[in-house]
Amino acid sequence: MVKLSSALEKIDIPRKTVYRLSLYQRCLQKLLDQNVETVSSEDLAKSAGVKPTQLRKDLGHVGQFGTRGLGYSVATLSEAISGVMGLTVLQPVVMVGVGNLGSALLRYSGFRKEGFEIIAAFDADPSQVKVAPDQLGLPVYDVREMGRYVADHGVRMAIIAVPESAGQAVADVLVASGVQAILNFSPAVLNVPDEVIVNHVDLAAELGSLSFFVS
Amino acid sequence: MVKLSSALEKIDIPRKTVYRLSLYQRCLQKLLDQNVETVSSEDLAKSAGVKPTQLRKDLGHVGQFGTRGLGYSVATLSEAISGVMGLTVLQPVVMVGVGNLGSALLRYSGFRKEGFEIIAAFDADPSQVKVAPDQLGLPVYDVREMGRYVADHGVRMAIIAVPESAGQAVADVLVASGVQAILNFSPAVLNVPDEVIVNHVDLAAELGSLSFFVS
DNA sequence: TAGATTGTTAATCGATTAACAATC
DNA sequence: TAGATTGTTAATCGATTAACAATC
Repeated sequence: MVKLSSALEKIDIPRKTVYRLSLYQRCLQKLLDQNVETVSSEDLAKSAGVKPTQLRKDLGHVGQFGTRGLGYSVATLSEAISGVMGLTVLQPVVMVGVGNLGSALLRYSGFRKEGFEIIAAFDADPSQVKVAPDQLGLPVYDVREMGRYVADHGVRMAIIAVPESAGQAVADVLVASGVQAILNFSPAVLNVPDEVIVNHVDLAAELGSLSFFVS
Repeated sequence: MVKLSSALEKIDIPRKTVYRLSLYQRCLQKLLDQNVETVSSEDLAKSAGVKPTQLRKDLGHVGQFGTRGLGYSVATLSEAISGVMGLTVLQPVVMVGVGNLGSALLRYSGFRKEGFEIIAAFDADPSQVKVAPDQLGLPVYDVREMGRYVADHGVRMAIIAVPESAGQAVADVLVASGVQAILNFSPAVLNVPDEVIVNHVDLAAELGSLSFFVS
């Protein structure tokens, strides 16, 4: 019997566990493609780069999906994680900032594979965007239209790839228009209400901190 | 009196502290540009997006730089952090993979500002690279030349932006050639010796994990 | 049944925060 | 001296790991 935490009851799962769940999900997808039917916590953990005991603890936050002595059904576990993560429906996302990084991310196929569709992009100066619209495969609007667009389309997730100076203002508009989760590639520290989640990917700091460990 | 841990004695600082030190360093740089001479832990912490008490704890791992009642000298603290982080010399870095993401990162100015210089790029098929060499400002070599180049030039840091299938093989060559720290943008989980440090930026997982928090 | 592997509790480890004495 | 702010210890919190009973 599979026990699933009800979608209605507010489940709180540690942020790090949530992050790893999406790693597990990707590994399971690969196993599905290879027609593997069953996997043990040991094997799945290894392919995700974690300890088996951590994997089992993580899954414990979500429910019970395994069979003792056998392991996990790849299909069942994958569906369960997708369900909890809200990955069962294609999630619309907007991209803000279409410079170097923004346009590279627009062409990155990994997001779509994960179940996301970037439906529109915004820039402070769309006429300056160097990549042809048909190359990007979506329209680039003036950032002044962003608030309305996001509200009208019920968009709840956004990716920010603007210069530091513009980060906070962009975030303010997104939040005011209903965005609940932001992936922030700008160096700006974003101040948002508690109920809004920000994942900050600080490229310069990631590289900078590596320097400590060399030589 | 400023006390600095000797460069010879092996200091071990938690990885998260090291990461935040590079945030502080960037904030201090901005203060320097504004000719601010002194800053309190409260103000510096706020601009880095952490609690003052955490900032002071982090600095405590490195030495004593403040003046009670007054705060920190921006110049002194900045130099101290640069010293500990090894940011006083321009650090040469190689980029592996010049696709969408790789070429965007090559044009990203944030790395250079932080004290890094990307001195060469490698790709499995340099003839396929879409961006003109003079636009990138550096040569793109065949990946088969990577090992020799890295060893010859004493390169100790690398950025990996290749497809998942190539990630591990690339890492193996880098490590064998003397690379000690890797910033990995490929989805691959890299197996490297303990003395090599990997920062993994998993774009799809960052976005994927946000999905849990919406609606 | 015997072997394998989960689910979960307890123990450990590390990181964050609060509090405050030291001291400019 | 009085006010401010650091440096550091102790308390709290959360996350990881080990261990093992439950059970297929």
